[in-house]
Amino acid sequence: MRVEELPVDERIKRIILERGIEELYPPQAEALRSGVLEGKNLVLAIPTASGKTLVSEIVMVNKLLREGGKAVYLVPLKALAEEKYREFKEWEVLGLRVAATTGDYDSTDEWLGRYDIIVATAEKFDSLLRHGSSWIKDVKLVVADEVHLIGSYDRGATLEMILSHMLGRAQILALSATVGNAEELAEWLNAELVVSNWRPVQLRKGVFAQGELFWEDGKIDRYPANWDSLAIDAVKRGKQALIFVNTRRSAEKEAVSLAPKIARLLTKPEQRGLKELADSLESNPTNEKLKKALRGGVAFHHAGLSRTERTMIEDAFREGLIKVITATPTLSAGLNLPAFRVIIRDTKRYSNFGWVDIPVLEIQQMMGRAGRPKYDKVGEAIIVARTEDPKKLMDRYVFGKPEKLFSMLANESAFRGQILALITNFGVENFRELINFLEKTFYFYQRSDTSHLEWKAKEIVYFLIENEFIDMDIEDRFIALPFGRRTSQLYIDPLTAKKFKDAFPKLEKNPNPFGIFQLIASTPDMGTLNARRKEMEDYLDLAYEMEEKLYVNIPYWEDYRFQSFLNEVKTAKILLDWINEVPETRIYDTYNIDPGDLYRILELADWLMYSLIELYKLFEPKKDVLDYLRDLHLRLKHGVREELLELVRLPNIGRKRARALYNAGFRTTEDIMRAKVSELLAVEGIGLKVVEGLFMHFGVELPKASKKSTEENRKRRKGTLDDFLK
DNA sequence: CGATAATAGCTGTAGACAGCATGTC
DNA sequence: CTACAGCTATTATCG
Repeated sequence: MRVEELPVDERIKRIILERGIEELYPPQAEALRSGVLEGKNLVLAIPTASGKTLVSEIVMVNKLLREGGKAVYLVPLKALAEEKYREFKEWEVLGLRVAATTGDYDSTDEWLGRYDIIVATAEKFDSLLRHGSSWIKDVKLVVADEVHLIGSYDRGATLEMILSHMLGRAQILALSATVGNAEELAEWLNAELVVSNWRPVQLRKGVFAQGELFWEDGKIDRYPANWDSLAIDAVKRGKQALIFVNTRRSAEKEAVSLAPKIARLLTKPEQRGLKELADSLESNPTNEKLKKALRGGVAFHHAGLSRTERTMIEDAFREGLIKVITATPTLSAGLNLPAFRVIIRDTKRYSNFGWVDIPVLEIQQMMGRAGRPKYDKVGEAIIVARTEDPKKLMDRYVFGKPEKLFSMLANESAFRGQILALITNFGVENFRELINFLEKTFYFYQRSDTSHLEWKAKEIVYFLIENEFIDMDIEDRFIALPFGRRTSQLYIDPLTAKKFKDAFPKLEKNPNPFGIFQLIASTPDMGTLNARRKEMEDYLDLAYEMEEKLYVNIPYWEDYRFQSFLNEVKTAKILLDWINEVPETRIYDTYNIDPGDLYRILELADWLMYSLIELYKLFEPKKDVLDYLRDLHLRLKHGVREELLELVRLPNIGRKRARALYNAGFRTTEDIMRAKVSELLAVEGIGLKVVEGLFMHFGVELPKASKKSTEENRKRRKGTLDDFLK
């Protein structure tokens, strides 16, 4: 189908033509002919990079231009929200306004009412629904990206509930990877179904075993026995490779060992560029390995890296500077980062049940990464058989069908929060109504026997009543209690809220960081770290040493909670180090964690600390305890000792600057107000901009001369992400 | 007997969403 | 529960 022929607003066609697109891909055309443009629901199950985004853009913009209202675009990752936001921003020339919202920024819900296209993570949208923002009724279309995540154990229930809420209230466009039961999904959503395997870049799949590369069409290529020759070969041909492995350690090892072999193939300018990249990295144990790999044009990519490093690697790979990335599943879903050749080294993964085969769905998503639309005619995806039988791998992953999607609504921890929200935020008045709502879900659609779910729902309702989240009157009507309502809005697991509530009496008597951090670490919302065998004794000693600071009893070693208790102690100790200003590099060394891990637990602890304070406010809080908790929260946020609390409250003053000011003799707000500009500028990390901010904060004008140079400073720095991060 | 090499045994394992109110180095 | 890399403790080997 030609773009000209599209039955949509002329302005849309013009913009698409300006992008240089004149002809739609076959699945795109099929999708747009299915009735979505007339308002029908649609499930679109096609491979990544075959143009799902363009379809959703056309549907969204066309609908908004014709009918007004709002479109919500749901994504599974915060990074993806950013990416989509940037893509959709282009449509603002038509007068539409685009916003992105995740837990990271801009949560003031009413503010979102001014926008037409809203990109959000599923959880964020769920939270917005719970807050009952007035603009929700204007949502005319929901696009759910990567809707197969409905089958994910820990996050599937949320997505399923959102769709159940919106079903019938808004048009639904569900974008999915190829799954075993797309028909079922479409039937549930009362939607048309378009399934296709068409790709803009042809995909060639194969299995590699001991030097022989068996292609799906029966052809065989010969290589050196070691599988890494596949990556080297790709680079020799001027292409890039993406290697998937199943542990962080493997990712790092393979990157470092490939680096010298790839280095020989680099041009001089490339070597210079890579060296520059490596030199720009901050120094820490993980980055040292990364630098080594980078100098050979290779990088590893996993969740232990901090945001900065990850984006740097992604960008440099897209530019072609980095030739090979070795990655854990961080890269398998989500960001669009294709490569000519995808090599899958591992098809097994460690889980709670030991070693399990990675689902076909996931392997096929990894394979789908092969082939760069602008550069390659064909992409190659190769699975490495190291110990496994190559024929088995071929049957399972190359010719096999992906798994069916199963509802994960019955997963207890997710279900608990969802039921609470139905009662406290969505006006469900009694058990009958609760079941009525659940009948709209995929779970009910999929299973003939729903007695298990009903029984589970009943159990959860009892739990909620018993712990005073909700109550029930004599006519068996639910009553939402403030504790329940707040828990639901804070978006924490009711079990977390219960743990907090139970601890308040002890906490009030003996507020202290260690006890509070252990409490936070013990909640199901806090992903803890693992205490290693060798460390166990140390943490147990620490726990006994600090016994009177804890709000729980130390379990005996036979207790099933023993290991998790030590994990909590380890997490608490790290948080304690953080607020005592232990340098980050020492934290990485001491606890054997990566920068990304530290960032993650700090982020979680910050959120839970806030929630703890909010809940405490509901139970006749003591003023001094509340103040104590707020100070501790601030210390956690900034990673500072008590003595820096005052400074850290000032604008643009964080951990490092506060410490520098304090050590330079500026210990209070008053010290700074009295200081001369030049004295402040002499402090490390304090520039004109910061000083200006401080003076503005105090309501004092900066002398003219310095103001001018501040203006110049600003000019030099403009052209960043601008209003997006405002 | 002591130093060094080979081997048996043990350990640990991916990822990432949510609140709120504004400004990290 | 079907793995496997990297490390440590233990045993074998050699002079």
